[in-house]
Amino acid sequence: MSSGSKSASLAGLFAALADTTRLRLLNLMSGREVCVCYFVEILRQGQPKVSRHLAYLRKAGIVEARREGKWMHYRIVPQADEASASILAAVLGSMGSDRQMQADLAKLERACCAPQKLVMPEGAPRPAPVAPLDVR
Amino acid sequence: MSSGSKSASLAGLFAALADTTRLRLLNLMSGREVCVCYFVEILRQGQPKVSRHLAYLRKAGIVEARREGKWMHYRIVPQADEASASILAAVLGSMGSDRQMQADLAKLERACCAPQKLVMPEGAPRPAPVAPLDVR
DNA sequence: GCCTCATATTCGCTTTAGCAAATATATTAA
DNA sequence: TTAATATATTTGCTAAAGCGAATATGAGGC
Repeated sequence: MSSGSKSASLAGLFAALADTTRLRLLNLMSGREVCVCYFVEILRQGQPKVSRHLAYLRKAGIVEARREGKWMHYRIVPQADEASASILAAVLGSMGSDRQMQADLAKLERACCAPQKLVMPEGAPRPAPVAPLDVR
Repeated sequence: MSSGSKSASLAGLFAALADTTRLRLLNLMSGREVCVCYFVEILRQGQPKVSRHLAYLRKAGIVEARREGKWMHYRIVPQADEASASILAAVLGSMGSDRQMQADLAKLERACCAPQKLVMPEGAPRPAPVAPLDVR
């Protein structure tokens, strides 16, 4: 598919991954669907900034969003292209050994299991698991 | 080693990979050491442009150069960091299914085995194999 | 209807990447 | 030393990315 050379789309994928904020967002979405409000709270970055980076990832076809009332949930899109899929899997796997990424995930766990420790809007929807990506 | 968070270095790696010209260069260097003159001839891009992209890859720690007389040979550096290594291996593996990448490699083969088909400076050194990167 | 909350987008700005053209450096040959 | 060749770097430009601040949109509640 896409006769538009594959190398160009690979380069586009890498451009989308070439930002620490976006890598942190993807790490948090690894294996689960997450509400925007958690991103803002965990990354401690301004909401417009988080939203801009999510829009970037969405335009690159790496994540997709689902609205639930006032809340937006983001999740990683299973990649149809085999090259993209294997690279994305390698990235998500590699991030597990990064201290900051681990800390982010720990905060997300705390938000799920003891929400009073993080300042969350009341009634914020909990992150929910989605199908894990293939690791080929 | 670089206490500067690992996620930052991962983002740097992706920035280096986010360009079609650089991906083509890396594809040609996959498993072998290649002289700059081949890059220029095969990519059909200006020499300063090729040189700039090689310098970018070198600064990012992805390739290294070796001088042999007038000629410069570039090769991919085995990555010490496990995350970088697995991602780079995934990238090199994925590129095999791209038509343009295949065509580039075919041109390199021709340059090795029937140099008169490509206009090469006389005496240009042939690409030589280097240890392949781990595919984990 | 209006108000509020969660999220998205726009605006003005600064920084960076990419390009072609020109120029510089390094090595070998003469 | 001078010339020629292979490669690298600088210059001047344009386009794109990133940011904070401000503003807009969309959903629910009153």
